[in-house]
Amino acid sequence: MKSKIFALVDCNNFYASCERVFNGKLVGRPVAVLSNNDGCIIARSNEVKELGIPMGAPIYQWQEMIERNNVVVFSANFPLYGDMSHRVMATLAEFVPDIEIYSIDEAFLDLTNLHIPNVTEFCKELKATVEKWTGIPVSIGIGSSKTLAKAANKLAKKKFRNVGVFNFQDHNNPDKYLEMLEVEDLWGIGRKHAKFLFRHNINNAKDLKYADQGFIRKWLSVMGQRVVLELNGTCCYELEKLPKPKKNIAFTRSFGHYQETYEQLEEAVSYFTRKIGEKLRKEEALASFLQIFLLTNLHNDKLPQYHNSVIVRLFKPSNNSITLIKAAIKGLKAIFKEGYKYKKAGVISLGLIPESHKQYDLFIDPEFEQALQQSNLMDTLDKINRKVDADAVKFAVEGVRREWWMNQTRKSPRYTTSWKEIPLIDSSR
DNA sequence: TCTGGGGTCCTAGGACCC
DNA sequence: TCTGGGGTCCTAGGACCC
Repeated sequence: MKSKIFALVDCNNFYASCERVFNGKLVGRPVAVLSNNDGCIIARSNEVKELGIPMGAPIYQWQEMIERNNVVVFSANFPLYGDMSHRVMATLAEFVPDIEIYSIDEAFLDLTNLHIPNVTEFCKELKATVEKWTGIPVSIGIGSSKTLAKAANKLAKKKFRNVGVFNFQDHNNPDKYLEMLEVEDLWGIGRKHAKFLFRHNINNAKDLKYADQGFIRKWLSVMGQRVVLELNGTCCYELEKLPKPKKNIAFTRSFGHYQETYEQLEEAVSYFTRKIGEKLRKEEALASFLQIFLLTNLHNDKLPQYHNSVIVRLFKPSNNSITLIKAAIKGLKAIFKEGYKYKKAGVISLGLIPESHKQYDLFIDPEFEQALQQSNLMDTLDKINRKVDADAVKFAVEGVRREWWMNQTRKSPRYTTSWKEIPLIDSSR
């Protein structure tokens, strides 16, 4: 069988790069992006990485370092990042039909059937084009399995940054390069398994490639065994052009301040649930169950702790915000307890089924008329909120003051997704 | 004071059934 | 001493991903 050619395109420091596209002054300066609620650092420019600030670090622990080095810090701006992601993916799709959008900042390409004379050169050009068209720098790794493409991408970033493209297939002795990667750098090997492998003297990707498969299977399950197979060039994962239907859809948030009253939590949970409804309708799915949970601050052991969750079964699978909010409030009432400082809550929709499976019976179901009217209402709500503003029309039960809302003090404008925040060019100078 | 959010898959073990 | 055995389904928890 002919060997496959997979490429993995990964945006460099994606969120930080997005901020730079619209603010030229940031080029060459250290840039960091925070999680929701301004808690942790979730994206870092190379300059920030070089300062030794780790991924996921709570910002308050690094405040001094940040000030001393003039790190420019942003609150997360997901509408902006989502739109920039879309532009990058659209650019890739112009040149490669077989594309799998793997995450907000990564795509797998299957180049096997394109019959490109020089794959590495093609990828270098692709990289240059994406940067030119979108302003986002990317790295590309190429290999005969997805795991090898991922590993090649890691090498492109770590060892060959000046080129930004690495192709295992250019080298007669790929093991020499696998040896440069620690097992934890591999796709599918996390911290726990890396520690385990280390104890058994399997330290780098080459060691794992030649490890005993039975042993790996026993201790790391089939997932670990697949990593070994893929390192040896046996494909266990094909390109998935169409996204798989989702099994869960969640909306959870930490609060900007502790919330103690039932009313506040009801507002927050109602808001979360409306968002779930919107996501479900976009996915064209219906939820069978809703899970609602509440948490106090797990990091503060001086406060009394309480966490609980409940699953509410819906009378019928639904994506109607009104139905969902009623169910979520029922769940919240079941688990809310007075006397705690709540830090986080969330709603998760479970047991998703495709909307097309929903069966109405025109002659028997008396709820049909009402259900149809409500689904038209939801369509209208979605249209308005897409066009005007994400929260233009909402439900009264969500409240207006939003005292639970997260902290976001350093947000950049939604340059590309909000008319009010579009960049202005001063042509008078 | 301050610590993200949204997912997937696999496995072990219990419940249940015949 | 010996206490049936095998199959399926479900769930919680763990590990991983970005």
